[in-house]
Amino acid sequence: MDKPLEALIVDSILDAIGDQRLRAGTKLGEQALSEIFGCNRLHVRRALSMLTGWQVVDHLPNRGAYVATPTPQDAHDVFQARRAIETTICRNAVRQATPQDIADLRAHLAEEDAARGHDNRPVAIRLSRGFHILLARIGRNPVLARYLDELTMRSSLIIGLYGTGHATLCAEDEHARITDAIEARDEVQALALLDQHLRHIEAGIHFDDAAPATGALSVALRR
Amino acid sequence: MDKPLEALIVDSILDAIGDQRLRAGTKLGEQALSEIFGCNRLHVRRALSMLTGWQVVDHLPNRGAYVATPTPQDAHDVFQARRAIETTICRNAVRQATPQDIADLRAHLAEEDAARGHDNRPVAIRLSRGFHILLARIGRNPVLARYLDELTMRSSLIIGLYGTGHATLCAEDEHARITDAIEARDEVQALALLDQHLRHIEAGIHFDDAAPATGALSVALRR
DNA sequence: AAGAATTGGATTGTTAACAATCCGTGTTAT
DNA sequence: ATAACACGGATTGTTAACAATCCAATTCTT
Repeated sequence: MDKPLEALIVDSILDAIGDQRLRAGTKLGEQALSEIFGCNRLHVRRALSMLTGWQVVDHLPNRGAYVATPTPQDAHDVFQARRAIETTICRNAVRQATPQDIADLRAHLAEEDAARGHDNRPVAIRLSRGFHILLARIGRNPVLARYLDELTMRSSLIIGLYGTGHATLCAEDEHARITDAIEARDEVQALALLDQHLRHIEAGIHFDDAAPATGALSVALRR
Repeated sequence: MDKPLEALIVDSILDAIGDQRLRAGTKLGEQALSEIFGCNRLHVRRALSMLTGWQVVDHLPNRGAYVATPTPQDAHDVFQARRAIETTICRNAVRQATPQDIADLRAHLAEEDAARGHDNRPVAIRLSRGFHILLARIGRNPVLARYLDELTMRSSLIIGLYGTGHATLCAEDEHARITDAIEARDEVQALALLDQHLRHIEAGIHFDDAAPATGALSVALRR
């Protein structure tokens, strides 16, 4: 149990980014993190290095690490990459989904529904992203799944920065209709709905108002 | 000029992998590398950490770093990911290629031709990979280009491991025909040729004979 | 002689102290 | 009063020594 120390830091920060608790631009001080996680500063340093590999942390020499601030160009590239990758993932899912996979998707949709019903926005955000991750797992291509992990993280940063109000969540009925198409093995329909869905998300961002970073690190990383 | 120290190590090893000078499974000892690059062991350590982020180095705790050895499953996933990503890259290229871009592609094809003419296999391997990288640059999506960098690296490892004889190089006329289609702005044709091309490469690997790692580290990293 | 334990050397992992850089504050000069 | 400058505290980067682990060769036992 001595290995996953820095992996825990990485996962914790990734979760916080994916859930939009950590916003673009917040400073990730080494000392602060080592106190939060009760560990050596070198472990923090390695974790931050891994996170820069994920493209979600920028490392400015002698000035520290900051949660990455995607540019409008980044946003466009990320969403185009998502369409490219999730299309293939979805095709895999249509062809390979087992009854258990479909059941998992239905259960996930129910959770999403419940979170919305309770107006639980933080959980709704997490589950909204989780649908795409679950789809990737069903697609059974770890390489693509890994890239999608990274791209959804960056999407969270983008939406947190440029997203406007109601557009910060995936429309749930779109998730449901994609699930229907997968269950019906309707590949063309599933791919079309997914592409449409991703374009809807992208349409919900506007580069005029970029909300600045704020908030305390320690509370953003509380679980 | 103090920054790119570990970046130099990373690039040097990546180049060696991309050129198939470094084969899957070779050990990357920290001391050996720090002597080769004349630097601190910690810099080597960080470089190796970045390379594991690229999925081209496996890090076994307390046992050191090794050039990754892709499994047959990895091979399938990597090539499927390449088809997904390069399709979008190629579509971008068809739509956005400038006359200068076309000229660059033609110049590259000429280089490839020359290398084959001189039976210069190492250079031919590098250029063969370079065509795909050049295409990605023309596609003007750095996110996808970054992923393709990684995937072509892993492809080099796969082909070095499982590739059979003549199949270890891209067929050059396929590169030329793809270039023709791009110049003619024939999107359908370009995408079809590229997909075909990638399937040809994948068809050239056979999992029966996996050549083991061998050779001295220092000579593989000579530039 | 074959296999299991052991020891030595080499390699990796960690720690703590030290050096360099940056940022904000306060001072001084124009 | 404003702007340039200088200082002090804080943060990041580096170094070197130390501890832990692993691997291979040797020795010991049956």
